[in-house]
Amino acid sequence: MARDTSPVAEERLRDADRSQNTILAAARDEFAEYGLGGARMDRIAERAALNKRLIYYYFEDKEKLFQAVLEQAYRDIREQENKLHLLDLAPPDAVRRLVEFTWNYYLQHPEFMTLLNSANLHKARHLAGSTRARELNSPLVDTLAAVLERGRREGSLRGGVDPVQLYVSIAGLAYFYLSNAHTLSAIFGRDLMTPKSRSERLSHMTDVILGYLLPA
Amino acid sequence: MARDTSPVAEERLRDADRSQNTILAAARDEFAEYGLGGARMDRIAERAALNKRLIYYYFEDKEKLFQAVLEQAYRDIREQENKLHLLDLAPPDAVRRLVEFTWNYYLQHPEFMTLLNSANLHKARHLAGSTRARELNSPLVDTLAAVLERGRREGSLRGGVDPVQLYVSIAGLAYFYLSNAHTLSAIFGRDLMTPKSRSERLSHMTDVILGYLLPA
Amino acid sequence: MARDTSPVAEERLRDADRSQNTILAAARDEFAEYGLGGARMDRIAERAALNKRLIYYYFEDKEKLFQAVLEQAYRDIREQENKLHLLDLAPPDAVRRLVEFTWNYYLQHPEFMTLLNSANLHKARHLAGSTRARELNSPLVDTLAAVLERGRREGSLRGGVDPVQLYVSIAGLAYFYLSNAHTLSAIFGRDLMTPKSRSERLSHMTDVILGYLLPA
Amino acid sequence: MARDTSPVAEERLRDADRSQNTILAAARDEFAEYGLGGARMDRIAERAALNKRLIYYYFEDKEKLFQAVLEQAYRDIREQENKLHLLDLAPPDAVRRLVEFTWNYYLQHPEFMTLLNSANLHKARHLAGSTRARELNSPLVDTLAAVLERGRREGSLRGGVDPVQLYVSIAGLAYFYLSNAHTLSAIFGRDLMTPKSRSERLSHMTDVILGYLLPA
DNA sequence: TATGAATGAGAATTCATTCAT
DNA sequence: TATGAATGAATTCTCATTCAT
Repeated sequence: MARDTSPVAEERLRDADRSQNTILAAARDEFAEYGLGGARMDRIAERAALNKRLIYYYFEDKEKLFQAVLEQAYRDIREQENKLHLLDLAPPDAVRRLVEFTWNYYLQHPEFMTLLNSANLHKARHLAGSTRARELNSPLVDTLAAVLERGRREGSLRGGVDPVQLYVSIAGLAYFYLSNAHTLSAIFGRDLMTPKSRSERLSHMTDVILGYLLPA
Repeated sequence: MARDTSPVAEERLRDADRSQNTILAAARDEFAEYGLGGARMDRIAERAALNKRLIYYYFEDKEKLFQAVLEQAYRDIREQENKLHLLDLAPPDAVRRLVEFTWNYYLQHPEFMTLLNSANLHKARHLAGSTRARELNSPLVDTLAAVLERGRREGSLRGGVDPVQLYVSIAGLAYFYLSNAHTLSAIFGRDLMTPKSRSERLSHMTDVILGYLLPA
Repeated sequence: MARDTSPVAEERLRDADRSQNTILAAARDEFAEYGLGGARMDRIAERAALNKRLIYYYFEDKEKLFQAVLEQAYRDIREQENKLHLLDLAPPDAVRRLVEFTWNYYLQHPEFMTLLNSANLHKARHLAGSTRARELNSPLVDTLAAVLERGRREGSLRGGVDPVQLYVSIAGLAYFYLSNAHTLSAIFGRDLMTPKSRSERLSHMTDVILGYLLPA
Repeated sequence: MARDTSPVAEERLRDADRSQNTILAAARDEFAEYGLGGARMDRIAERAALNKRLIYYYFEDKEKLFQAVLEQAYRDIREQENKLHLLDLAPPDAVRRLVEFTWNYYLQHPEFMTLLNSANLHKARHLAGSTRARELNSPLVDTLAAVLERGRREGSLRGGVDPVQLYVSIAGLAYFYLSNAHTLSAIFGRDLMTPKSRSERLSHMTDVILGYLLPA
């Protein structure tokens, strides 16, 4: 049957889309707050102010909904990364911008970390089923590779650095601190989430990465 | 009731201890595999080959059992850390040893990362109720502080480094890679857990930390 | 509204008829496969490649749809029975033809048996509501009565046989074997649906009925 | 762990057994009344006056419960069949007794027919998983074979009769009438379940089978 | 100390049916 | 006539927890 594109049909389509997006956002918040296991379909429906049945209508089951949320999360971060234009900057500045971006993204999107945790608890099988996940990442690693190569040629950055390793390291420096802020605050007996603490962490991270990358 | 110290009673006590430890180990494995939300009391009893009711007898409920597991995990890692004797080494070597230890500990105790994730998902309230958690950490940070201070004095390490930040950074470099190995492998399209990959990661981590710490 | 008989309206009517028949056929298959309780309105719509709402438009609800399917099934078998022309044959041949027809009809219309089962599970209330059901049967029983009477008079068939009982017996001999073929095959450890088995069954059935009916 | 056989433990075991049997009986009635698809776990628990959870504790899920009910039904009928002692009778009398027994058993155990219908609707997969089903049947068919053989030798019964076919025929004559009594009563416009009707049916069945089997 | 039986509160999922257009 | 979106009421099944001994 041909897709009806009359104005009326379009509005219905838009409603359908809107509903799906509402569900997706509600699910993202719920999964972020409680993890995959702790999330409740009832609460997601409530958050979305939509009938629970509709979730199943659009997303089949909890697992598939989680996968959809995860894919959306990746799409979101990739979209932001694509706005960085790292190649417009001098290599050391590009790295600094990437560190800052990573830190700020995690800070503003704590749900991303929780989703990642849940996904890994389940051995990333939600990505395995998703063909899009891989494509979504490569751009930044490629860009980073170009930045590193240019820095090496110019002498502004040390050579022999694997962009994947570097990317993982930058992420790890931010992620561990933020993801485990509660535990670490308890253990070290100091609140790691005060503005001052957070600013210090960003400085430290930048120091570590650039301390490593800048030539002696 | 006065504590009975007859041989028979003692043996019974030893049985009790053994049961508790069996439960704790079973629970640790279960929580590690499924997270706090996904863990099943039934399965824990099955893993322990003990009656479910006994778990409640010793640990009251699932939350308290998780807390007990968490505390045990901290005790275990602290015990290992205490064997490091970082002060016997030259500061750069002490740092290198700490990096290696951290990496290997996470590698051999993947359950530690999962437990940490669960704890943080629940905002570390399992630590808040535990008086022992804080004490359990300080030793290493204090030791690291001493190492850094000595390195600064000797000129073998840069000055102005916060030992807490450094500790968190070392942990983060290992943790993010290992905890998210599944997702990252999927995203980058390469298996990050082959022996070669793992060895490269440890080299990279050491390079980053020492590249940052060694004076220019 | 007066019945519109313009060509356009007629075509629409034919469409409507076609849709109803499509739904009826889809529903028959679904009910046959899963029974009344197990049938799914969704699947019926899918089988019919028509919108689910349309089913309700034409048939009101699931129960009424089932009743419609049942009535159609009776109409179908009666239509076939009416082609038998049993009165054109010698009484023993007429009986033999009826046995063969019954066997073949059930064999070719297994859905008829499942529908009958469902109907009886629900105490035939779907027939109670149907005024047409009774009329639909009588012809054959009347014919059979005539055949028996003529056979008795001619001496070719034993007398004193109730045509209803005979009709039920012929049906029962075929029905039980075919309807329970799965269970019986499992129980007796031999496949009752091979061509050979089926042919043997028809012979046996004929032997039983004619062995009973033919005068000593 | 060794099975505790102290009186106390035995009582507990007996309680467990009693609960299972109560559930089984409740489930049998429910499945008989509504079929597998229409049966409700809630209602079964209510009928058994036991907690719904307990059904799952003992029988895992609805399907397995149905299978257990089915096996029990077979055990029950086989137990009765074993009391027939057909070999103590003259062959024609043995056959007559079998016809009467079959008729009366179905009459008194209408649930057996409904269970059989459900099982066949699901293509007997509940039997496929049951190793015991086949064994449970053979005795009677073997006995019937012996009866037929003796009758042939004595000249009291015709030869060349397959005992499986005969067994199926006897069952079919009773089953179709009783299982479809509602529909048939509606169709023929006469109540087939009055005492008189039932008695006539048994006579007819016996006439058919013996009319077929007795030598000319 | 140890255990099998039992339970109530929920949780995911299903289903027939209706709405709005 | 036809349809995609939406819903409320079940329904199966799960889970931490308690009982009784």
